[in-house]
Amino acid sequence: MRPLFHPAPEDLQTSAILHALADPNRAAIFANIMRAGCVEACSALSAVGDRVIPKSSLSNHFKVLREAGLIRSERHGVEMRNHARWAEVEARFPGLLVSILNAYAGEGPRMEDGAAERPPAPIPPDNGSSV
Amino acid sequence: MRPLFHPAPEDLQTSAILHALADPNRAAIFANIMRAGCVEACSALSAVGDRVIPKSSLSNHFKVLREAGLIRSERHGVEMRNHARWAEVEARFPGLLVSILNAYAGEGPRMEDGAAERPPAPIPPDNGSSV
DNA sequence: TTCGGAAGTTCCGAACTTCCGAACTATGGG
DNA sequence: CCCATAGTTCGGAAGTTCGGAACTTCCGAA
Repeated sequence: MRPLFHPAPEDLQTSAILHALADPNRAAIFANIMRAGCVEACSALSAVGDRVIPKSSLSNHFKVLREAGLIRSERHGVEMRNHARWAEVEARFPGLLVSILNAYAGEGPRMEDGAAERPPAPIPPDNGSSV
Repeated sequence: MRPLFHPAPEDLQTSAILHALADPNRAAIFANIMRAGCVEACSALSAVGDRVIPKSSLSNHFKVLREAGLIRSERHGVEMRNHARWAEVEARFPGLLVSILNAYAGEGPRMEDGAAERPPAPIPPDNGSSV
């Protein structure tokens, strides 16, 4: 399998980040990873609300998040460990992630009516997800 | 021509806003409207950098921005007057627009290498663009 | 070592979206 | 009325996304 590509912090692009987070499924996945700081296994997130996301779509969602620079994924045995690259993105685009996640959290049960059933996470954890 | 559709403030959706602004051309158009508060004529914005955007594409970009609730368009004679709906969006999603525009402005001459040739507008004008 | 299962990726066709030229529709002026 | 101007709609080509089936990789058990 091709080694995973992660953009350098200075290569982060606003348009890629917005595009990645413009999909409610991906935003929900990312919000989960932010909340947890690190999530093991893509399949841990294979449902948004009550809708099951097929493996291939999930794999693609993770790829989009990864290539936008929002998460860092590393193989750990048979599964994937995904970290939010919160600190790096925040350093380059201050306030961007917080306001986007807040916007989704504050928008009511609309986000594919599933991502708002769990408690909103307005302020992300500041655990050092950088590196 | 069909009367123009504008979503109500409570119908604004984060995903639609992010999708609208994920396109660098549209983001540049929107940044211009924000900077000016109000822009007359779509064709006033028909070039981003040195690239000319065809009329039909422009019309579509304006439609996407309008239907995301980012701008309000009204016919004024033969041309269109476009206002940023800054106050309404800000009221519902505080900080969102500012951090997105800041992200683009701070990203260097990359945004289709044209939108950064003019001075960045980190903080939007607070002229009452609501209504 | 070999088998089997679990986790992800790749492939590829169907469905959807975006782009842009050409034709069309409003609006105002002469 | 006719023309010019400013935008919109149509429609086809090109590109993107979605998801099922098949494939790869890794690990534990026999």
